[in-house]
Amino acid sequence: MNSFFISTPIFYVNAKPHLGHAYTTIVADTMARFQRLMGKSAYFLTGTDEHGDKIAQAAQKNTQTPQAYVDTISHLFKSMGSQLSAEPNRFIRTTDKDHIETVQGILQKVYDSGDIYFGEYGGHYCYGCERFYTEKELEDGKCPQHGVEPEYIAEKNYFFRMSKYQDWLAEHIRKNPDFIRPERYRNEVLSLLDSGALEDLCISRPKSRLTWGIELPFDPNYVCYVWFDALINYITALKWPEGGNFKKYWPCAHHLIAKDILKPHAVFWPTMLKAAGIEPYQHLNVHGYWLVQDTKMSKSLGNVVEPMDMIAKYGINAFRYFLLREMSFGSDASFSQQALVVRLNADLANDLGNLFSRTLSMTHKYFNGQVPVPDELEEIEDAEIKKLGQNAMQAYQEHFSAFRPHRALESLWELVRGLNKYIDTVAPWVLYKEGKRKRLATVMYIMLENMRKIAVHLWPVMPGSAVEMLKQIGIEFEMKKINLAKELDAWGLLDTGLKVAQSSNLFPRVDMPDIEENKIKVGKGKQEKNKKEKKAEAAEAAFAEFEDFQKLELRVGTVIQAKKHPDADKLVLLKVDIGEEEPRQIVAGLAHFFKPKDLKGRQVVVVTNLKPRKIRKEMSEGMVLTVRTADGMELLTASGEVKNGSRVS
RNA sequence: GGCGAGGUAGCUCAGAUGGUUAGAGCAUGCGGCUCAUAUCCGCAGUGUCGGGGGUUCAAUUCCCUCCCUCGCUACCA
Repeated sequence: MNSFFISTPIFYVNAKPHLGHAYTTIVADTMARFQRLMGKSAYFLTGTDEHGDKIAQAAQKNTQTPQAYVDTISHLFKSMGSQLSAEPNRFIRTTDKDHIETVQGILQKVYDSGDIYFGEYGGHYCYGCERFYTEKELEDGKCPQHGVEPEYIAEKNYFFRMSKYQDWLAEHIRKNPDFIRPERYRNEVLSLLDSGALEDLCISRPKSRLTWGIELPFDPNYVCYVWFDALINYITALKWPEGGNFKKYWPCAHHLIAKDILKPHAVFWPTMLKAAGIEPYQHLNVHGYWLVQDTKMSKSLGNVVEPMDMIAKYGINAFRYFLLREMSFGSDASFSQQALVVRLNADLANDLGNLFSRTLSMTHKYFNGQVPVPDELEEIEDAEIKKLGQNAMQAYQEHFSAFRPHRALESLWELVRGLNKYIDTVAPWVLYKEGKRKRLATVMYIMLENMRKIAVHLWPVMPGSAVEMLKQIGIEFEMKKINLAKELDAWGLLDTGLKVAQSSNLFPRVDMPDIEENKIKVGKGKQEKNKKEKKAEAAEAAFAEFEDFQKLELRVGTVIQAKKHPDADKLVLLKVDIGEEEPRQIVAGLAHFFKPKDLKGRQVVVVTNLKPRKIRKEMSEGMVLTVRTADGMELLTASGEVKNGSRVS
């Protein structure tokens, strides 16, 4: 397979770019560059996702038209890319004409094949927000934006028959162990599928509610749901169905995402492709979050890391290196300027930068600044360093191919350190004093040739630094001339006689940011305190105030009807008379312990002012108090018969 | 409640299909070199490999159980 397609998600333009976007973009760019150096043709796609409710709202808030609003934010993302030295083949926008056409093409195709149907959809709809909320999104049963209780409304919509592909997808994931990686995310998706909970996907929004979207080709009264629209960007860019790039790149596609959008990419997207008669992508690569002081970045905590500030302060090359080296791909990692400075000083300045500095300096001292002509590599340490280099480069390439950039860099640094050790072992300054010129020439050539190898390997990670490194050993970077795969066995690609730089200061050391350090120290102290405080608070919270207790309304009632929940084996449906005109319906998880007929007629204690809630499609207007025992369950009741509705106090 | 991931040196992490002294980097201490960005190299460590139990000649690695963290999820309410 000689083609490689890599995508970032298209970023949702409801907020400006942050560190997470920067990381994803850098990983994707690095992978594309790496594959190109491996001799493949690579296509790197990124862009912005611009439709949907949230965008329309954000625009309104800004008193802008949606188009003007998305133009502004999209531009921020695009310019972030160039500041990150990311060079995508295309920056796609879901408002691009060809994308709209492609989405409509897919919709029509799936519609024609019968996998889109018209049905009814009910949900909690907030008129203020003009959108549906899931129960989870609601706060105290109210819209988090407006604090208003949403109305339960039902409306007609189009649905994608996603559930139909549940088994196919599960099987596909099982058959292809690295379809989703790292493995933990694969497991997550499998458990989701195995739970059998995959429902059909509502893919339309009526224009009466939302117009900011792509119109359905088969019904002008509706626009397309934003995810269904967005995911298709990956094939729009390749000119599905007939484009040459689609044929060239499609089956070998890698998607790169952060863990928060696993479900759309691991479930919606493959099933959409399947329904449209398109082969699934090859890999979904999932990375974690950047944390700051062990918590998620958020504006309210004021711990948001601005990527542009970091670039201004430390340079894009060090920034890219740090992000790729520090985060164990797939896991969360924590970002701090301390950690960045440690990496910058230790790995880049001391190990790598100093390696260049000392070698170039010696080349000047001993050989007038020219790459000397080597003799045979006859000494044992020559063979050792060569072998070390081969192993390091091979591991580097393998790790990169498997999306483990942190491991790749770790491996390459074995060569960097190995070379520093090699110098100390062979001590060119001694050879010089002893007048062993031939040996000295060989040693210096070994150093310079290995430094060339390191530089070309680092180009995907630090393009600017790599070009500079090569320049310092007299080479102009030309991508066509480099093939990493061939570097493993090749030796002597560095021309002799090249003029090298007199000195080198690739990565100047940086002082540990004092203020920041103190802040972090204070922060850490605070955090520890916070933990203690939290514990104390928790202990305190264990005491409920009397007012808290008073908030609960506990009443005694009699079960006048009990039956099993028709659609759940753990639940029973009760009608309980608590002295009100109508008995309350209560759903309770009692089925494993009580038969309905045993419940009928019993007096129970009920929490009567709990917020009513739907459980398994049945309304529950209270909670029956019970006691779990070792092998069963007992109902709470009064010690003698009391009038229904009596309050417990 | 269920499922999954994780709990390994002060810190960040690697690793072992069970087997001689459990690893790397950073930080710490000591020594060496002088070509170099006060850099580099060597040596030294420290770890009951989350707790308890079991299988085994042998477990940190397998099994059981418990605790903690994180994620997903539910017929918790």
